Amino acid sequence: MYDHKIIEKKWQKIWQETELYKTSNDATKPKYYILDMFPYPSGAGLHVGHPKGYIATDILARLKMMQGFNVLHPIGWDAFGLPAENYAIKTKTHPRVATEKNIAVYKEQLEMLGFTYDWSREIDTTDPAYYKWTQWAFIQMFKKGLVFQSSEPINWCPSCKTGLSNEDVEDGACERCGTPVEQKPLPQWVIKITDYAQRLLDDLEKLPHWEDSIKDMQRNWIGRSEGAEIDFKIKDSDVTIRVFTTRVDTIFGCTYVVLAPENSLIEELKAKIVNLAAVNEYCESVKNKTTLERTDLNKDKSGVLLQGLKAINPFNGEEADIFAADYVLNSYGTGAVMAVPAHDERDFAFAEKYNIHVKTSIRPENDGLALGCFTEDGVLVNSGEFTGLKSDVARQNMITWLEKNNYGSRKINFKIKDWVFSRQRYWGEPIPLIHCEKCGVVAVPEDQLPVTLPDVESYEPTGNGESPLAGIADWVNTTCPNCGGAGRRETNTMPQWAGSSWYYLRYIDPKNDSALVDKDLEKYWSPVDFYVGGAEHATRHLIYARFWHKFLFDIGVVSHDEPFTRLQHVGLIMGEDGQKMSKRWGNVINPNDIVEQFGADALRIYEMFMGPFSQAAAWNSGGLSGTRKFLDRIDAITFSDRVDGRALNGSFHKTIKKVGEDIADFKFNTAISSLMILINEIYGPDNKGDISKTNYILLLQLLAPFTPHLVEELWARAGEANSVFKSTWPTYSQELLRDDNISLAVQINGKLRTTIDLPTDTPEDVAKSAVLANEIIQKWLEDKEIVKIIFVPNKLMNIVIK
RNA sequence: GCCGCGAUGGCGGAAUUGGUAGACGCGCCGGACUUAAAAUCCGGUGAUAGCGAUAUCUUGAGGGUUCGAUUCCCUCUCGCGGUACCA
Repeated sequence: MYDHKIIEKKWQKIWQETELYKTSNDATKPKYYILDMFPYPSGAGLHVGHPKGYIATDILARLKMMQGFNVLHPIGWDAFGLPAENYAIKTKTHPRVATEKNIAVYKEQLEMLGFTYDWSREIDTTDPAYYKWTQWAFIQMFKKGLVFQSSEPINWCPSCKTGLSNEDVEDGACERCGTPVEQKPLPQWVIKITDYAQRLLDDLEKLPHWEDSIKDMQRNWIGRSEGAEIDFKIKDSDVTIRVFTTRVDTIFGCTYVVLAPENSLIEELKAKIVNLAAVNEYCESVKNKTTLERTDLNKDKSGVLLQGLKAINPFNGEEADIFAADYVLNSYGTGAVMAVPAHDERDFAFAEKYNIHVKTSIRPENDGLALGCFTEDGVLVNSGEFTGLKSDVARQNMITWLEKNNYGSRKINFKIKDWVFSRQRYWGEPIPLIHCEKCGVVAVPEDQLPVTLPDVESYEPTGNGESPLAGIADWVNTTCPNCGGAGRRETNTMPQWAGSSWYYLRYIDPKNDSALVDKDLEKYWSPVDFYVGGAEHATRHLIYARFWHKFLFDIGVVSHDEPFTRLQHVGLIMGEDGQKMSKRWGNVINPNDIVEQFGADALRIYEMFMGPFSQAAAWNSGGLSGTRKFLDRIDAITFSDRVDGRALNGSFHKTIKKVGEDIADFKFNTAISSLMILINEIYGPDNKGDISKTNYILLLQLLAPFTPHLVEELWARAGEANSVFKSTWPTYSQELLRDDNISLAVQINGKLRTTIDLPTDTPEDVAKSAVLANEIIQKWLEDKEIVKIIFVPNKLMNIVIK
């Protein structure tokens, strides 16, 4: 039993003193940039699940260092956000104070695990020297016309008292606190991420080393759909209703048209609406529903007929009723749809309730008319000149017809919405804009950045749509940089995602005060080679960061249009009870306790051995004692001037190959398993725990990425002067990978009957006579006819008999 | 509903991508050491039958392709993640 407490502290101190992990910008070496998603330092500290990804990247970083790469493996803090602010409200302390305290705790916990972080590159999104460049990037977007002001209704969390982006809403509720969101009209700043929707979608193709599941999530979130916009004229009026549909081919089955209750056309048409009072009442009632109530699929569809109005189908001139109904969303497409109950389930349900005519215009391709609602592609019927065409052909022809007759055009829509970028909260980056009565909205000049967050008396959100900053007169009132007249600062702050959208660039050049990142350094280090983090960021952080990066690429700040070459997601570590670790369940395990009892190396090995890296796994203290036993067995191995046998040398070289490949593939569980097999062999009857010095050195190198503290100690005891991480990762010899003998599996009709030991590469005819001479096989062949024999060299022989 | 992933011993999981299923670890059983226990070491451990060699069955269920399927194809069940009146 080695004393992990002494060894681990000792080596952490030496690493720090010798600056072993300080990353130089030495461009003569090939670079390798390994990135962890940086943590939000919360008051609770780290639990045992948090470091899983950091351990993995640390192992990879150590391997790459030993393989001669210049490795960048930095860490920092994503420290703006609600928890620190809510804590500030409760305790009347500045969020800065709480944040600094939390960072100190996190830092200590991370250092305890012996990571290769270069702390001289540490960043903090709440540091004015950092958010100066978050603001700078925002201003560039503003100047390029990517930022606009809107007062459209947005998602509003009544508990956090702030507006939210679409990405911040989960199941109709605030992602942070779970309160159902409301729709509230609010002046706000919005970034036109939709301008980049097509590129964000297309460029996923350039990312072969991203997991497919995450790319698919992004595709769904971006939600591209191809269709057409079509104008329905309103009878006896100049007004037209423009609808969006992906199914023009069904338009001869359109029997009514629906407007979203918020659609401004209703206001425009009110003079002609006979039952205006009822319509107004319906639209008001919808406004008061939460998103959750509105989007509940199980609820009955509701709506109201706009009496006195008829829409005219441009294809056949038929008149259709017009409804306002909340199953149509104002925020997608044109906020109006043509309803085809025969071929759309939602329209069908609505038509049934309101007794609307169902008119079939599509039949299944190989069948007669379908009953009820048929939503697939088929062949057009009752469709005038288009009757008989298949759906896909019809769509093309009908769009051409629309364009020729000026009734509409081809149109592509995206589900992704523009990024609502203002928050009515305190603890975020101030939006660097100034409102001037004469000049309108003016960007703060770049030489005046950062616009620092002022101290306030009360952090409490006002709830009236204004940020707490609005109350600080001497901060708000300023001069217009354009005309020198009176100006007012924008008082909203940026969302938590702002600072994390580009932080990986800052690690490259963390202290630069004159640029976001130095061009040459960016060229050397970018893009990130390997990015590891939670899958929950697939559609938030990773979309925002890709967008932000593409923008920086467009304005020449970065040299690649995608930031992350390879992405790997971490599987959660659950509590011993299988539940997510949480104070609520009382199943949280603190890494400090584990490090105290078993050591950081044991924790590192255990978390990597638990199972496949990207898969969730439950904590198990039994497994932990097993990995510690493994370390003690390593510690007890001795070396002498003996000469190891060919078998053991072969095992070593197989393990060199396996461990190197598995780390690169993030298959740590099998890498560790192969190391355990090697250790078992070292303790086997041939070696009894004593090996040659050459192999002992090899063994330590193979283990070094996983258990750096113990290995450094053994390495020094073996007489090596420099750190093991200054040594070169071993290469394997093809010659030694080859076994002298193999065991040939012998099957009868595909079933294993025996195995025969043969020299490697025994030719088929020799193997055949050996197999046929075998007693067991002869028994099986008695009175049987051999139909054929299949031979796989060095693997198996299958005899097919009748 | 749609998209994606998964299901292998008592448990976590492995299987070179169609070639000896169950590596490695945990747990359990037996033994050694010990006055005793812990630790450590040695042996065993998918199920059924048999003293045994061995045989039969076995990778969520059912079918198919193949000399051979955990792996490929079809149908289904369950679980996890994402997303959703997106027209």
